[in-house]
Amino acid sequence: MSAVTLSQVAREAGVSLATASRVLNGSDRRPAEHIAERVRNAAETLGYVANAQAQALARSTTGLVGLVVHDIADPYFSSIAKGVQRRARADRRQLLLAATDGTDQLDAVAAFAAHRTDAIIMAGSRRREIDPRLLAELTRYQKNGGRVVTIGQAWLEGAGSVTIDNRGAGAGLTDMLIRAGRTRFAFLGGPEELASAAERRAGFYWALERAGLTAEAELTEGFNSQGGYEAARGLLERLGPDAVRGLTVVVGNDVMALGAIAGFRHAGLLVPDDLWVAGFDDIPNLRDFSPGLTTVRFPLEQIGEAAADIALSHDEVRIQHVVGEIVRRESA
Amino acid sequence: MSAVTLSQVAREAGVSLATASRVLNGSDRRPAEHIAERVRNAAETLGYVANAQAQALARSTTGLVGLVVHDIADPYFSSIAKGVQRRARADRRQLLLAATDGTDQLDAVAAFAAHRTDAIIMAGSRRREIDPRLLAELTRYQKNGGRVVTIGQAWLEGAGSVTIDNRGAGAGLTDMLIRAGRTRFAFLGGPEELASAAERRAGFYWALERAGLTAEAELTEGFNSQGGYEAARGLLERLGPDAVRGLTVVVGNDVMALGAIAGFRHAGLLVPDDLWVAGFDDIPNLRDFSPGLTTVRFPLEQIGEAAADIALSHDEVRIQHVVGEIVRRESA
DNA sequence: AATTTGTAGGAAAGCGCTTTCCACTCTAGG
DNA sequence: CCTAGAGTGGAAAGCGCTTTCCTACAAATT
Repeated sequence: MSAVTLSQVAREAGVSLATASRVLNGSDRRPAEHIAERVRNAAETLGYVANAQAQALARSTTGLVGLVVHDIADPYFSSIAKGVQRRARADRRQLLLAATDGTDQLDAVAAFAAHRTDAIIMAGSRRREIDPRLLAELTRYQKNGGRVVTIGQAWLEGAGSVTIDNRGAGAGLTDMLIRAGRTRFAFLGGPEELASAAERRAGFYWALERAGLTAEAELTEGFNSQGGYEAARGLLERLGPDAVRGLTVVVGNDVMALGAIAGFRHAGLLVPDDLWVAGFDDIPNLRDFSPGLTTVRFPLEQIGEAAADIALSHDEVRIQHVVGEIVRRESA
Repeated sequence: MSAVTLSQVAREAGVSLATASRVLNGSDRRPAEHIAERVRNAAETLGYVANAQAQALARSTTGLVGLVVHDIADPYFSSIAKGVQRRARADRRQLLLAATDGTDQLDAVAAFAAHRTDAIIMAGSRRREIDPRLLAELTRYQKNGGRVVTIGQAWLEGAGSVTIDNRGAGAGLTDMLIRAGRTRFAFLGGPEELASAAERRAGFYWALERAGLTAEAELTEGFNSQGGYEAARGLLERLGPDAVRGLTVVVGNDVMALGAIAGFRHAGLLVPDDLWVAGFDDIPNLRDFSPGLTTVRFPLEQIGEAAADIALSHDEVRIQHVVGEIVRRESA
């Protein structure tokens, strides 16, 4: 990547580097109009494109925002990413994206730190026990003036956060189902290391217990469509089709719930006729599904925007709490 | 963002800047082991994190790859993004993401050029008539040594490309449906400015014509779920429910097709009992849908990977062609 | 007319690295 | 024993900008 430099522009315009910089790349000092125009013309003719790397070095700020997600193809994360992106663009920031599959968050954060992103947004639900090296890396990053925002839980000291009321959602959803007269429950969840998975599950059990009920089964699989499918098949295998009939199955998230419904369907069980299923998140593509999935809505894009907003604001670090809203559809 | 610098590390280790650089940031010259270790220890103690901006400036290469999409929350694009990301990470490149809503691709490209990304991948289907300023910007970018890869069609001179056989897919799918005995067709498409939308439509008509058939209706709406829904309602309004019954509706892409099916369902028409519907892409969340959507599969993640591969390879610019594979499910 | 202000553009230092030379030591060959 | 050659670490010149001073000059003040 070679390109026209600012000093070439300055020479062409017959002015100094300083003046050219002031004209082209924003400064509180505005050179006289007839000079400014000469510079602008020169830049135009030569096809000048400012070098953001050099600017970053000189200004010691990059205008970059880093976003760490598990899986960008998962609608949960891509919706958040959309929100983050929108907010970032409003501030003319660029988005550095890392999809980690949950494993190498550390690498991603290190790379972002190296690129001196102004902020890092961690959207992946944290694992139950956070990798101490991750923690150290992020802490160092913060010490150097970087801002970090976590989505889901506020698990990092000094970081901003958009916290999601997973426990309340689990409890609220379950409660609603109980009040709807359901008594026989099962839970299909994601890996316990994922805090969000664990919290939704905890809320589920809390509501059940309060009502004096117990779950007839619980299965844990991957937090994705495939996992939901397998969990459904596993449930059928464990309890048998007859016991599954009449059950209300709460599933850790929508993607998984959709997979589960498919699993039940392939086994000949229909939702909601044979059993009820409910999920979490209200991912955008839900509206096309039939049966409509009963779920707890979290405004994903807005959550992304809020996270970016905290990341980019110059005020104190904020923590914003998001409570889900139960959306009742046909599936339950 | 302030942080420990290389010269601090060098001083701490009692060596020169040059040596410290050679030890820490990869060079063909490897200083003696006992020196190297001193440097590594110093870096460790001080918590050194290389400044990628400064490295980029000195090396005149950034290790950044830019990806431009319309809408990152659309499974089509997020799947591609996933592939690109995976390939980029394998090369330890970072991904700069821009979601443009199709409007300000120019801004995105300019920003990428400013950040001196090593390559730019344009995943948004190009508009029918390309903005000449976009063309100019990309051409300049290429002239400066940047590599660009387009996904969909090869619409830029000198750029690599992963071309998608949209026309063939449209024709092949329609052909298959005709051979299945269907005779009454309609087309629900996306905006004609989108090349992929236009090409799929062209393929559809070509196959129809060859069979001596004509379409009973065609509607154009947004290339998303909402658009599909509205197109379906529009079709019903235009032809009336009775005429829609027995129709085979080919829809511009899966997302839109899903929306259309929902639209028909809300009007009391069931797929495939009342009418058939088919789409394009085979987006990942399709497997959970019922009825299973008949579609033309394009391996989205692989397309993303291939694009990144072309972008990062040092060989000549490649153009890779992808042909869809018809996937027949219940919906048609 | 003499002085102070205010404003303009320019010189140059510096941001944190990489890399080219350069001076030097050590080994091997004559 | 001397010298060419191979390899080492270090000095310093950039990479392309921003920004702090500095100087020059015009306008405003007495």
